[in-house]
Amino acid sequence: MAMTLKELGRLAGVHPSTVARVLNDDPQQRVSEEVRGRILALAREHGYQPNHLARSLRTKRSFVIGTAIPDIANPFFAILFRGIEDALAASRYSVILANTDDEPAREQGSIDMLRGRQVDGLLIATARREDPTIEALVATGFPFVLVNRHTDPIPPNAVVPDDYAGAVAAVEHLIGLGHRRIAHISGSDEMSTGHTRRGGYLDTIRRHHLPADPDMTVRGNFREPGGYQGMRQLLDLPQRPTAVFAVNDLAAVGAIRAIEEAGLQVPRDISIIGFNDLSAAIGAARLLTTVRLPLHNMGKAAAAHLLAQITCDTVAREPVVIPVELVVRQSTGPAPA
Amino acid sequence: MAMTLKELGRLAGVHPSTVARVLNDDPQQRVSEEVRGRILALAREHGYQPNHLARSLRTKRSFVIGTAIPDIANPFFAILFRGIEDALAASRYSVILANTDDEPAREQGSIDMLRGRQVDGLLIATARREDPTIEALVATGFPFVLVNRHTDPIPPNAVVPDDYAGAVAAVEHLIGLGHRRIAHISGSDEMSTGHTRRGGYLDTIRRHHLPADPDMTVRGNFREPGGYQGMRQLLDLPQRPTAVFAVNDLAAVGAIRAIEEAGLQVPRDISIIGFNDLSAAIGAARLLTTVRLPLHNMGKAAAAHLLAQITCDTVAREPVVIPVELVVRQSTGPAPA
DNA sequence: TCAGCCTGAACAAACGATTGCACAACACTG
DNA sequence: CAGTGTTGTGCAATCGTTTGTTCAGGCTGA
Repeated sequence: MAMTLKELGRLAGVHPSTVARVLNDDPQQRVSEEVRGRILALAREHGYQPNHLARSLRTKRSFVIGTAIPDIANPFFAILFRGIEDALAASRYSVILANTDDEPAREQGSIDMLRGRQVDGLLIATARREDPTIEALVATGFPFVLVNRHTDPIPPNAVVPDDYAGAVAAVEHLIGLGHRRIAHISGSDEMSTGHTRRGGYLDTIRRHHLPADPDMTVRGNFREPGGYQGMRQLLDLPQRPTAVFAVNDLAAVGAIRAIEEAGLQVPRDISIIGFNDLSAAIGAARLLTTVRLPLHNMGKAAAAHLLAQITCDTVAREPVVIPVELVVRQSTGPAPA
Repeated sequence: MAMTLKELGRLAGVHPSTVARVLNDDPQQRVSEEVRGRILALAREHGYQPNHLARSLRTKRSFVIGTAIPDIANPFFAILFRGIEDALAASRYSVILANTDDEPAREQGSIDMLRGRQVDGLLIATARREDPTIEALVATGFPFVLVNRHTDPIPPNAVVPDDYAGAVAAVEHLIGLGHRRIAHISGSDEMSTGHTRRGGYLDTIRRHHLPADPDMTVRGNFREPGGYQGMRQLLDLPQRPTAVFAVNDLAAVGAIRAIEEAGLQVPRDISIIGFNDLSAAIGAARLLTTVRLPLHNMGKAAAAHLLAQITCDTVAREPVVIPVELVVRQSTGPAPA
């Protein structure tokens, strides 16, 4: 059924290696025009497709990249992944995806599985700030790039958002609107995104000499219910905030739900700002003021960073930090009098 | 760096084939406990990972499935894909994904690429009712399963929603609420989902002897802007509908936006029903009455259907139709007087 | 004329794992 | 003790490509 080089050689009356040289346009060695024509015609006629497995085995390059992602059903990662796939496909790479659901054991398992499949490199979106799996991977010298989240301290092979600048911009936006009691619904401190955004929030609060009440930071989990719960806590405070910086859009949407359930209005009573700008993907975020992260581009950049490492056999010199941008919409407004 | 069978054999002082037999628990041939122990220890010590490429080349089974999907950034396909990946991973298969953006040329290209990579089968979510690419694929006898959309007439190797029953249920729900002028914002007639849902709509309208005005069906495109535009057309009609069945949730969300922009209210002035139930993924659909399609399950079922075909080397006997279920929420209500 | 040099193509050895077969050593059985 | 199994292991071919080397002929130029 499947046509092979050997079979093609038999039909053309030449040695398989000659066929290989024709089909690969081998620059070293030349083949007569006559034979070349004959082979090309036969290959076309039989719809010859080279066997990538055999080729990869021989050349030790599979042109496959492995990607570990918490959950492709999460629009954030779906868009990121789309960027990755676009960039890789343009370089004739394919990608194998593994979902880890943020469980470290599955992260380790996925990486082992992908390496067994002889991928040329790994794109990892599951890193924690302390991550034994990734430490072990570093030790092997295998090419990989961390995307979105990084281990601490940030390594050169990382492509991440400018979380700090984004958090600062978000909080300063709120301060500029006259808010003084500004709360933060954080993500997890185990992840660089959550940790760095919280750091940016705290630093900015302090720099502006605003009250840095520990109650003003509540812990969420990057997801909608976390934002909802967090906001409930904040609303229960004796003196509630007039503005909230949520670690991401999903948490912001949850917070808004809690606020509206409490009979309050956004932004009249409380201003909310998110992070990422998933307004295109999650309709509820359509009017959300947020910090836009070009997610698709971040995916492309991560893929490019990895390919550079693989094809130039060079080690990344420094991390790529993706700039972010404040997008003011309707969920933030002046502080109530 | 990478440990091989041969190297392991050298270290253990045995032939590589013996190592293979130990590591594969070869049932045919037996190995002494002593040698077995020595090999297992060495393999563990060196973290031996078999080279899947070599194995696949030899065994002609790659344990990789190829998946062609229009756009993984679309939550519909992301959830579907997650179901696929879950089912395949459980059977130790990996999956390579290709995005086609619904362009036939890329569909063909993706399938060729995936077959070149020697995938064991294909999961195709990009089928059109008339699809030369798929016709050609059928001719090769290569194992594949169509998911979500099918070619006409529906082949046995398809796993699709019960579009017809869903459409009937949606329209009958509206009729039960007293609506008589019921419109439809359709998808594309080139896709089985769009075509079948429209068919169910029309049949139900006729069966209940309601006015089957051609103006009452407008063409959308499965996406939010299509729903918006379609609804605008319907609102411009001399006699506008009191209820609309949208081909999917995204179109329904767009329709609601158009209605609200026109200063009307859902469901007081116009009832809207969608299809799929992406309420978990797209917040704007939280209160939408819709027809629930268990997307994650459909993905799992499709993967299972394909694996059955591959491992039993049997041809599918008949298509799998995934049942759907009406979910009444707040976007539908009694017909205005 | 012949050493030397192209040209075009064949040869063969990988890559790493799998697997049918061969075979030595040993243990039974009658 | 000859004949017949077992048992444990080695051997070698194979999957489909790639690629360094070899080699036969034909051509050049002194």
